[in-house]
Amino acid sequence: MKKPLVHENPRKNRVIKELVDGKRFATQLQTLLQQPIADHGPVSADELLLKIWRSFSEAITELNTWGLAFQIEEVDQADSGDRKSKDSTSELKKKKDKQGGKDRRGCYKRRKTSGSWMRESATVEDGCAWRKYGQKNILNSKYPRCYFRCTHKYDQDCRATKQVQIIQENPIIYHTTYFGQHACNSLKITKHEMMIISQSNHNPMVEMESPPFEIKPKLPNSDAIHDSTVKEEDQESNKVQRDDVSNDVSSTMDSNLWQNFAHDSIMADHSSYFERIISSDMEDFDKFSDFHFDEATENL
DNA sequence: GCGATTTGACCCCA
DNA sequence: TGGGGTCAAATCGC
Repeated sequence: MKKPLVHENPRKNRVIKELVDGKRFATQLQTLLQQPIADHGPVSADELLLKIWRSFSEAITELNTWGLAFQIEEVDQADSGDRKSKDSTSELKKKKDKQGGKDRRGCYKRRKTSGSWMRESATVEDGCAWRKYGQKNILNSKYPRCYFRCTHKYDQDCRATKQVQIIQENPIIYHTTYFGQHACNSLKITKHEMMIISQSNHNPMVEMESPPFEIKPKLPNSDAIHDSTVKEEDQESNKVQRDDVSNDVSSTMDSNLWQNFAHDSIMADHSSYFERIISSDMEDFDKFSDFHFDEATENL
């Protein structure tokens, strides 16, 4: 089977470019670190690290989007047969409702871990508008897992979802797993905010931020126990944050989360954080097993 | 009234 | 077979 030329796919070119850039920045960083600090030029190690982060995250995001496109294509093909599938759009939802009275709840294809990426931080806030659609107690886990989908799932056919679970208390750490790529415009972050993020010295692992939702253990009469005052305050404060972010629509970050990753990682543990994300995303490379980087980079 | 959250039901798949 | 992901009716809050 004839291998397609690299130049035929702009998305592939973009991935290659980001990876090549990342490699170049990593080489620069290596050179920089081998020199005495006094000999360091105008570019700092932190800046280079941020650039490396950006390049790899952009590449990962691109691959995720790409992988999702493959998945959608596969599902579409499956739908042409008698395979059951979920419908995301309201149009299809209405169509589904007309098909007999049988309850279709729980009728879905279990997602694969590939195409996902993880984040561990003291905050669950990521600038996106999420809507909680479920919560489950997980076996051998002290805390329940919360399920979120993008608020714009139906109006903009955005398939991004995330799962949030507390993995540690004191300090509280949320483990967030993201699935799919935002197809909506829910994330708005300004360049100014980016500068603040990248230049910030405060540690998010120390700064405790109230979540925009409440992870509560499933207890009998939990409604009676529930402190609504606290929740409302949390919701209000988070509403303000979201409003602040969404007020400026001049700069839309479509391929987004790298800022959060870079921010958290620089403030926390660089290498382990990178490994965590890469370990989940490397599975995507299986889809591109026929991809030859040496051959591709020669064509750049 | 509308959007968000809660929670039991449902079913896929490891 | 049962854990886990999603749906959707009921409920809540503004």
